[in-house]
Amino acid sequence: MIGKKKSLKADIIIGIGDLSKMTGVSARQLRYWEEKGYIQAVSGKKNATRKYKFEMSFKVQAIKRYLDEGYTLAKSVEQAEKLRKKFEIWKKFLVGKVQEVEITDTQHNYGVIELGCVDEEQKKKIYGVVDENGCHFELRDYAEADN
DNA sequence: ATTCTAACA
DNA sequence: TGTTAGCA
Repeated sequence: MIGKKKSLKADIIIGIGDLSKMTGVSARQLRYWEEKGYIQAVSGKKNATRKYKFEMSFKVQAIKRYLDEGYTLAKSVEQAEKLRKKFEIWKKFLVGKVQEVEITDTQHNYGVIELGCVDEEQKKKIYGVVDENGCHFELRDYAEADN
């Protein structure tokens, strides 16, 4: 195990003041949320100044979003966690199944997403098409060397 | 200057 | 939850 660089994310560390400013959640709330176990600071020494991973700001923002929609704090945390899990599933699907994305219109961000074979025998692939009409699926024949 | 805990008009 | 006070 020499090169164990699983992630290329820089581990940015921020203080409670910065986290508060960038999320709009008060420091009082952040401390309370941590006390309740909803968020966590890195290496939680009991009496040191709190340090948070930058990624925590996304969770805080998500919780605040649901809070602003009228959910209770507990429910907001629940929803934020559910959102995170759904995103993980989306990520797995995208990384696992999307083979290529062809840009068809730079001006309007239209394109075609190659989602792979539906049937190996019939040489058909399914595509996700984004165009002026919105988006839809298409089943197309494909050549062995199409590029 | 900033963050900490604890407590409360 | 905000907002203090008194510390580090």
